[in-house]
Amino acid sequence: MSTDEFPTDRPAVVTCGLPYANGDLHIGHLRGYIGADAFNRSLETLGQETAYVCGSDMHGTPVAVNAEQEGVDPADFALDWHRQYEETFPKFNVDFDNYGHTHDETNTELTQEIVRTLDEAGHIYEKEIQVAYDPDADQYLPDRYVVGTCPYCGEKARGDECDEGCQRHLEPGEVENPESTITGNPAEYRQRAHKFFEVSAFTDYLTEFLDGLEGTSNARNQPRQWIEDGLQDWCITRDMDWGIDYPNGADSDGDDLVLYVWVDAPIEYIASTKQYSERVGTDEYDWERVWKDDGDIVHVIGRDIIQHHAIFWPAMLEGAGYNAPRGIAATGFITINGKGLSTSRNRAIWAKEYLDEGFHPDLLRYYLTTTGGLQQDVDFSWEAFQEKVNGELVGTVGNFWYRSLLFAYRNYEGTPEADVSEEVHERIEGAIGETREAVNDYDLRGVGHAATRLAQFGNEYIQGNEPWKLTDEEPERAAQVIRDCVQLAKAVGVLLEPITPDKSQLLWEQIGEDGEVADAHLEDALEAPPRTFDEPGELFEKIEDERVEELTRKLEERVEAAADDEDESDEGETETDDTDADESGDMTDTGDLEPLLEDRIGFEDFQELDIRVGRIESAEGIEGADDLAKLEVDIGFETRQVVAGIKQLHDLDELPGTNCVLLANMEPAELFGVESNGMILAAGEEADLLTTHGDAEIGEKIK
RNA sequence: AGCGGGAUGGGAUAGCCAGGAGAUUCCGGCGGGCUCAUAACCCGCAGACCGGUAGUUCAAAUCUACCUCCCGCUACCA
Repeated sequence: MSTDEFPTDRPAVVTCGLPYANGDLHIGHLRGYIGADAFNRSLETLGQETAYVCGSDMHGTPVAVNAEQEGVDPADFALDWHRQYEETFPKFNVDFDNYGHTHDETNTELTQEIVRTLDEAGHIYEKEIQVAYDPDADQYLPDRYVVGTCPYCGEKARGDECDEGCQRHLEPGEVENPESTITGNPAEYRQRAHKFFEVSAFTDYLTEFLDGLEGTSNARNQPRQWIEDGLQDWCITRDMDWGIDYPNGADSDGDDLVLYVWVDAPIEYIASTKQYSERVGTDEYDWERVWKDDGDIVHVIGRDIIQHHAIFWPAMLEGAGYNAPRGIAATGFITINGKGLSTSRNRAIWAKEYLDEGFHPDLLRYYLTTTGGLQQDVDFSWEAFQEKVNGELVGTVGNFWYRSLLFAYRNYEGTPEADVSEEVHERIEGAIGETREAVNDYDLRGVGHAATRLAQFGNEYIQGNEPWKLTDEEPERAAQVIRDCVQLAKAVGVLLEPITPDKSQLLWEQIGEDGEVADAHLEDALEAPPRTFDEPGELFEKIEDERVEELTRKLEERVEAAADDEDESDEGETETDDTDADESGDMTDTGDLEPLLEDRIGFEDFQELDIRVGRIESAEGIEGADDLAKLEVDIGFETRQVVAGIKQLHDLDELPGTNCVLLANMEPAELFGVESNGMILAAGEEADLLTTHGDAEIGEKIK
């Protein structure tokens, strides 16, 4: 890793996060792939030797589970998606030098080799852990093969994360009351030896690594917290068939342990590079130099997988003797009309949908790369899309291209014979400099802006010089001005190519250039265009208002339809989740109330709640906690210590002596290191404390 | 609560990392020009005490400290 500026004299590789092979691509995915593609093209334009590689992520339990539900082989299931992705990317001008998948031979071999190396270097050890096991199906239950209760919040949780409750990541063996998703039977926990990668041993290395890391600041800063909290070693094996086998050798107890999906997934970056290298020859591009020696490695990822790329991955690379990434650009998320993108609610713009609407890919590329920086969350709405396209691409860039070339064609049948003026030459050089700087700052928006502003200058220039008035009186002067404009048009084309490759190519052809604008370098923006060219056409088309209204309406209807399908979606937030509950209610009062639960329970269920009258004996705040208070509550038989979230809402000094209502047979829990043995009942956000108003005795049961 | 990311003219955004004449670009508003061009393009005007407070400095949107509010992740919503 080195930090001299792009272009360097070393080969580079750009990657983007692997698409997971179990669903349709949407605009959120595209942002990453287009961003990485535009960055890679930018590097090429700078003259950097580089490759852009990626592949489909095929393994893991979600694929296995979904495949099983459909009754197909996981490999076939994943391959279907893989092929679909492979077909989709070119349609957005996302031009991978190689696109593989994690289940192919290259990745399998390389993954096993790397794991073996880590093992031999002593970075992997074996540890016995509790793993859920289904006795009927006679198999272990990794990750999403098991559901149960979250040990932290008590909500229903999946084996690998508490998806409905506290969102916590769960390590194997943590879920309580495990149930098998295969048979629905209760699962049992069994002791089981698994492999662990000692991430913790790389703490110092990673700290230093992050200091030198380029890219977006979130990729550099967020991991520091995890390091400070202390890195946990990482369980890298799973009990299942679908995946890459743990390489035998070190220890073979004949088990079918498979590597955790997050081990082989990033290795696909290397494997895919290797495939590219093997295809074009190592003279052309040497993957080993890139990955093992001194190449410049840049990862473009979503900000949700920073941990894997800034902690686990560099630790693996270092441990296995590979080169460290130079930069990690972690992109923000996409929101739709200001709200979070949600595939289940169908609030998304799908890749296929965008294309079916007949929009040119370059428009979306331009929107996604120049609206906000790489790191920022970007909102998408059809209105904003229209504004950007009509204002910048049609009005500024397209119009300048067309008016310049058309004028040149009509009066000179091409580029007039004159030299480019000093002023224009310098202006183009300035834009080239801005572009180079933007690329080195991982600033795609800056790349786009340098080009757009040059087109803007072009419009000012042609307007200010009014060549249409000069053709008769001062023909030489007119030729001079148009010569400048054609040069500017060409320069804008070259500079904008990373973002609008197809449109730039068309421009390139319109001015009579041969070959590919993609092969042009920044300096070519100053090279004279061919003497003659044909009549130009308009390269960007306006999006009409009616079109936008229609698209917006379609989107809204879709979201509503999805909301109706899902009988109930839990979190309401500020949304108008108007299913049926609030039809009657006016916004004044019922608006904020939680909806009534539909499910009724029997008297027996109620009787299981042992609710008692208690009297608060003492109350004190818990150190470091904002809301929690430690209470001693007398419930007749005994005095209970209870933790309650009421510290800020009550004057603690006044609580002692107050009667309260306590759920006595609540499971004990530890909160903030303090044991809580019961639950005080209170209403709402304000924690309005429930109490008695008659002469109920302490300890009396409430029924 | 911790950690990240934000708070800049009506809306959306840049600048801050490498502090220096009261600040970018786009949309919108108002007025004008032009007609080569996709009713496009060009020019001008109105409009911001750069979230708050206190510091550092000759000088701060830009650095420091504290605070408020928003977003995300993580969490103590027992």
